[in-house]
Amino acid sequence: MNEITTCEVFLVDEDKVKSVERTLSGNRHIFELTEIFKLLGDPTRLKILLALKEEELCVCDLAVLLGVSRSAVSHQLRLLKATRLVKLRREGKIAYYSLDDTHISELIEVAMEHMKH
Amino acid sequence: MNEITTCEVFLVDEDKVKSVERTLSGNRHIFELTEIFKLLGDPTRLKILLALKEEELCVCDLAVLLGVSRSAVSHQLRLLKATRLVKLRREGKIAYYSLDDTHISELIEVAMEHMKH
DNA sequence: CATTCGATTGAATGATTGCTCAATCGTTAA
DNA sequence: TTAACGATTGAGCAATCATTCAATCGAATG
Repeated sequence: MNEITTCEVFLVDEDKVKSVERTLSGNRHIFELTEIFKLLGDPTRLKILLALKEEELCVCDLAVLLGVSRSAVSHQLRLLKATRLVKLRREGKIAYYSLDDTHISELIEVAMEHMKH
Repeated sequence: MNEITTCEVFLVDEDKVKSVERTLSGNRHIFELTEIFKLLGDPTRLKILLALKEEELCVCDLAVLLGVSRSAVSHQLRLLKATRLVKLRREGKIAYYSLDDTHISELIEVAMEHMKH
């Protein structure tokens, strides 16, 4: 039977909790997943990713496009590069950025589609 | 021709920027999307959603499950409820929470699947 | 009615975050 | 070698955030 006791120490429904606990602990990807979602959860970064989904662009173009400073863009690109969402191609002084992760592109697309309803 | 001039005022590649600008501005959902991603971008909230994906649970069970205080869970549930990701069913003193958005569930699943590679 | 208990709420706090500013790096051109 | 310029970096700052603590609410129970 499921004990209905004090919440401080025991559980309201032990069976349900045990069951969910198993599936939760089986998921070693939770933390990585939140890191990805966190990156997508900022307008500047999401716009950068959406832009790079269309075209390979340099820092300067991205800055103009988003209406923020080049420094701000560079800082965010550093984060995106660190998690391999974005890659870099240097041509002289100019650094051209592009998407380095097709999954992210699809993920954004799925989310976009879902959010329309 | 695409003018290559000073980045301060002009653009490196005007055509590309104009093109991307159109697709970006056509996307009125960017801000809403970042709000969703922001919610998914926290371990506590993501675990709550994953747990509720399995079972309807009360605040107390969730708190035990995640190893955080009931207050912390309640605060996060308030955010999730405000954006209609989660819904509430009251039974006496106990508040049972469950997912209120099938899209989110699918989205997390897609992300999970993708992140495994 | 008073007590109990799960849930909620608001204030406070410490941590994180996104940006700006200024300095610097690295490459190209004079 | 210098100057110019796109990009990067680190410090600093204001804003946001997640959590805790304490107080309170509301339903059930004695």
